[in-house]
Amino acid sequence: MQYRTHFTRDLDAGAVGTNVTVAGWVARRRDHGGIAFLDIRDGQGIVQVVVDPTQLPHVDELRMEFTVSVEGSVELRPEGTVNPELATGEIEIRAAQLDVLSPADPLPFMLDDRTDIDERLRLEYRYLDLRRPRMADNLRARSRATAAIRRTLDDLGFLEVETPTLIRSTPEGARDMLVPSRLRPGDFYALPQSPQLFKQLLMIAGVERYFQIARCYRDEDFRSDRQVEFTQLDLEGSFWTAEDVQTTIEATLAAATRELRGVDVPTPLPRLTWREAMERFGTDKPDIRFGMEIVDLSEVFTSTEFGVFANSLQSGGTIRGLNAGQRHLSRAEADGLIDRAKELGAKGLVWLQVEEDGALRSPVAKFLTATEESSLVKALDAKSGDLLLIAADRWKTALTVLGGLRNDLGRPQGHSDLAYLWVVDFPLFEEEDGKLTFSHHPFTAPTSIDEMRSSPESALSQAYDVVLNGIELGSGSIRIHDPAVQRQVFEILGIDAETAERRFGWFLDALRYGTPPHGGFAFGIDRLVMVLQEETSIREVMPFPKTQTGVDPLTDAPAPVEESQLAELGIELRPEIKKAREQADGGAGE
RNA sequence: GGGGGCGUAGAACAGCCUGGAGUGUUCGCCAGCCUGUCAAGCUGGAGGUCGCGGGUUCAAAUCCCGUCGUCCCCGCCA
Repeated sequence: MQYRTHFTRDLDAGAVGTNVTVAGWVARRRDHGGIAFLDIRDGQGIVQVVVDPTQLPHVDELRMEFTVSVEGSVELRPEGTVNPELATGEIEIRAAQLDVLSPADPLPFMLDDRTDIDERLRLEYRYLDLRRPRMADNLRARSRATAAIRRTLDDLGFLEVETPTLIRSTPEGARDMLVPSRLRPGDFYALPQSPQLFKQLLMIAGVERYFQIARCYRDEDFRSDRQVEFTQLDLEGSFWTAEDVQTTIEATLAAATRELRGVDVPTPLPRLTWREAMERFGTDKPDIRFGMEIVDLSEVFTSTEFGVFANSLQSGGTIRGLNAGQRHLSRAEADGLIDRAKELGAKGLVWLQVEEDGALRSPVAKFLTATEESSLVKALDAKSGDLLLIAADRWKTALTVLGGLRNDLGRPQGHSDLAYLWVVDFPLFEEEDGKLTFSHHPFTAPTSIDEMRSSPESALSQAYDVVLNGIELGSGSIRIHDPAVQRQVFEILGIDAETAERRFGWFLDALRYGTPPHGGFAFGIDRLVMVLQEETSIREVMPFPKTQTGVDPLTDAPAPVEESQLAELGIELRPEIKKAREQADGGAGE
């Protein structure tokens, strides 16, 4: 016998009169006694099968998600019974033979998209969850997106190269996932946070144009857009300027967008400098689908009597505001906004409601002069019914707080519109507890080496991020190809020569053998597909994601290993861990 | 590490504020009926450790404390 001659999606009016065999799952059974209908779902779609129970009595044994193979003739549906919702809705298969290939237990949850099932349960039965139309569509979309990206890069002459995933740990940046070595007990590999240094080595190796759809690992806490393991499009080119990198990335983003959305992304994408992004949107990953831009109000309040504002200005801070638009704030909502502002790092938040007569209602209204009020209204272009928010603080804090509130209040739901942009001219270093750390990664080239030497705090880097609808897709840069400059960066970062030699000596050596100027980029495939598929979590576009605590409910990983496995690796659990685990086991009462 | 939401039948929920018998809705499951449905329909039925532990009370799904799980956020994520 033959399980299948056709996929369901290939059946239409043109197939009427032919004999076909389809195979798939019973999505629905509608049994009318004298006639029964089956919706048969395969990897591509659904087709209706009509069964005469007098000829095929075992149709009443069928339940949801049985796998079956059905042979029969394709017929046009009788007039008035066409289903326009279904791609194959014009036709149906009149069953001549019906084979049950495999039965199915009653399902833990329904496989339609009509209710939100608890995510833990979905993950425990992910193999069923992935049968749901939306998830199956997400899987296919992801595959099509990566295929489009591969085609684009292949056409541009890129080489797809795999780099190792058991590598040396570099204790910078995110926490490394570690893998103990059996052959050298006490030593550890790390899983890569990105193929960064290997792709730079490939440039030194003369590969010139490299890409990889690379699995990366960062052992930090989970979010709706963050998993410990995730996938990036990673690429690098030699003899490249920033423009070359950006053009290539734009081509891959446009290809994926066209594939999944059927729309052309206008390129080149808009570019904002980091400073402008911060000043106008209060974040380095602005969502420019809406306005509500931040305004500098320092001028308005230069001689204010209001203590909070005056203090902020005196201590070198700033006063920024935004017009949150037509919005009536209840007492509870006002408290909520203030709490949120504090969560974002503010000491407080000033709100003002523009009343119908133009007067300002606010807890601080009594501290403001008429001149200040009118300047404020003018600066924020405030109209009757508008809600105004003001933060007075250090530059970065004030902007970050307003940027966060702007997103909370104005951000469009979903991702029906797409707004890509570049953020460029990032600072090379940022200050943290009075110490300089790299704001990108330590292999990023400064815009000017002289500037880096003379005033590192304000030096710019040749790094750039690409942002989509306020989500950071990824970042790249022109790299340092001069070992002397690379050493100098380490020095500015407070990594002494000896430490740099120990950690990165092998890389500094490599730079000495004719390194081409080079640069590259990496962006998150999961995040891109999430947005293009209008999902709000990357878990929806990952086949087997983990929960927020890093657990896979399907396989119950992570899990303990045998004592003998640990012994082979020269590893012993710390006594307090061992004790806690034994107590937990005892408490389970097994 | 911190803040918040949620946890009630196989699934999704309501009930909790204001304590009084495991009460209810939709889907699924089981049995029967049914010849044009497509979330088929009709009739009947089964199914519950109200996450877990403790406390308050004559009485707890409901109030309090703790704990576990999960989701969202802050920190963290070069």
